[in-house]
Amino acid sequence: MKAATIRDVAERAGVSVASVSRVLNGADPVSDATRARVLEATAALEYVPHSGARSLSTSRTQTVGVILPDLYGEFFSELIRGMDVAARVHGYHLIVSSSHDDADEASAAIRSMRGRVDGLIVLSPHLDAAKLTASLAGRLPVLLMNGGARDAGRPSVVVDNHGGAVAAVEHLLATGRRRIAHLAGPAGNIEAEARLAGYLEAVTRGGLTPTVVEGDFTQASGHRVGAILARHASRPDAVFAANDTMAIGAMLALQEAGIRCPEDIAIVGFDDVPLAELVRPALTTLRIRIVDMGRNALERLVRIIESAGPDVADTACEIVRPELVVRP
Amino acid sequence: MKAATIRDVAERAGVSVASVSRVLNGADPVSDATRARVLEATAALEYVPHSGARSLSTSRTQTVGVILPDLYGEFFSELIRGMDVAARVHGYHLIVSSSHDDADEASAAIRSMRGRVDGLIVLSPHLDAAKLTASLAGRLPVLLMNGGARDAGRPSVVVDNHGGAVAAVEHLLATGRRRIAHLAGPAGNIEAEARLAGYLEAVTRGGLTPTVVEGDFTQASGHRVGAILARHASRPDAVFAANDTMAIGAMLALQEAGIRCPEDIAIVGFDDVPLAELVRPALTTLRIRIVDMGRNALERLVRIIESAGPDVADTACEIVRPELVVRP
DNA sequence: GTGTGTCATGTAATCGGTTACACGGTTTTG
DNA sequence: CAAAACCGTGTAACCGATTACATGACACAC
Repeated sequence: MKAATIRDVAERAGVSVASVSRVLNGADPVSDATRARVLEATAALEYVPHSGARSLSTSRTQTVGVILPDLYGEFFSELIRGMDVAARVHGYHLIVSSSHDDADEASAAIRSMRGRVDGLIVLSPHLDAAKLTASLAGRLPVLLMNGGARDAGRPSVVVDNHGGAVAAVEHLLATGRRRIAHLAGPAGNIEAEARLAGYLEAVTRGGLTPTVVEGDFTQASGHRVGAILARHASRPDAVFAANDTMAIGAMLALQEAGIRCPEDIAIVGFDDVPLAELVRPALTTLRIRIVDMGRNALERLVRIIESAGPDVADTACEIVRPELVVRP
Repeated sequence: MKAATIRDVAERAGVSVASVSRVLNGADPVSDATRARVLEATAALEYVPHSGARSLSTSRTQTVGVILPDLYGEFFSELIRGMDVAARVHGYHLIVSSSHDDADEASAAIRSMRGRVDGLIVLSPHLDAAKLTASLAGRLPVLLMNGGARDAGRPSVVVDNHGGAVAAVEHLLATGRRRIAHLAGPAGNIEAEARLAGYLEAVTRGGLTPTVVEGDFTQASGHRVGAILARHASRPDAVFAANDTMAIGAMLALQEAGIRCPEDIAIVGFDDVPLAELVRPALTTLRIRIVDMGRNALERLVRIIESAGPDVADTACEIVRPELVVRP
């Protein structure tokens, strides 16, 4: 038995396909008797509209794509969670595609989604605006969240990484720390670089000499660097890590080496992932309300999609300012 | 300017739509000259096939849906990562839908995906097989991963939760522990219940009295229970937690209370999430190769989809046996 | 020269929805 | 009482791909 089509439903209900469509989509007026017959037939035949056919005639897919660099760590899964909830509320589906380490892979992913989504949310901290625009061509609504998108002329949501980093360093300075090291994210990552720049600026302004060690945003790299710092000749008295995941890795390594946190070394992270408040000592960090950010991003994209047309030319760059959370 | 269609490409290349389709889909023979002209036109017009139209004529969407109970913690994000990688390799897209706490929500999610995916992977540890099958009706290929699916007559992948729990307890017994408590998962969760049953069986067989405290799989609940155990009159000398996330929460709470792990209390988790080997002391746990499991599940579903038809009636229940990893 | 086969290509039917427009019937209005 | 407005419903065109079948060109064999 093949799947039921709208014509099968119409036949069983003794009405035309137009009426079936009207009942199922709500808009136009239908008599109660017709509605009841159609609903009965729909249920009896277990009819489900063919999304391809619908998308063909409405030129809408009710789907948005999300392009992620990766899915490691809690940050991205929290973000997707926020988007997923919002998507369901607005009647959209979410297609995710992750593990795009470089710009080429991300471009390929974007191309493969064109034609099957109504809009895209792109997080690709490696992708520069030019390259991106090239792979996007066409009028597919796109919301950028890749930190370097501030002036791409497209709607975007970016975190104030620079300001957050400055706040982190200033907090450490205010609590009397004088040898503040930075556990940086990977070179080439736009967000990591903004956090580094903020660190450098604040440290220099404070009259201190910067010390930078590079990590790659993973917990393992934080752990590695923590172990090195523990044995370091002139050990720092504070570490500002470019994200929580590395901060926690470093903290664990330092504690293993017998160094006390925060007495010997204070640590500050970035993101406020759920784990941050559960480790001991609880991690001081810059809070980004990740789930909210995901939800907002999706809702904004949906607004752009549904406003259909550049009449509401939304090209603003929304800046999310992280909030310093001092723990414990 | 509206998006280019296959007719626009055909016109620009001076060929028929059939030739364009043939060039783009590879199968049939085409002359080199035609191929070159079509490719030129495709590039010039930035043509992307309309997925809805294609899916209408091929009755394929090249998409699989994944229904998840939730997205908290590392387990599910790792699983999706594995599926995502495999999906890309096989030319499929992944639609995810999470946060389905109860059976009704999950059923609704399944219904909303019917018609827009070629197959489904359902992880829903609350859903009993009967209810599930009812909402699935129709011949949509479905792969179950909900722990209780062992005899649903549908293809499934389940973890040997019972066997894993027995192995955990036996390990603790072998290292001389005698008061072994179980930090259980939420009631009603099939996987949690299987782990509990395994614990009870092994403890009883070892001649000990069971102690069970209920958590809900979150780190916070593990932390809460850990704090209680620390103050407990007859404190256990070992805890087997139903997942790593709770195990780590409990360990942190115990350590805060000055209790040493593993000297005072040994802890064993379940899942082997990435964090498990990074906490101190590193967590002894039952390893499930989560990414591999996700990849395998997706590949198996794709095989079922592409075998098109019940000629290769795959209704086997693949059992994943977790492996005890003793750390440090 | 006719028949047969191969090959590249074009024509047109088809997939399953949505919706503009037409139509007949009832109610309101002048 | 005719005209206008309105309402529920049906008919059929349309969205953009794929693909079965038809076509025409050419080569080769008899």
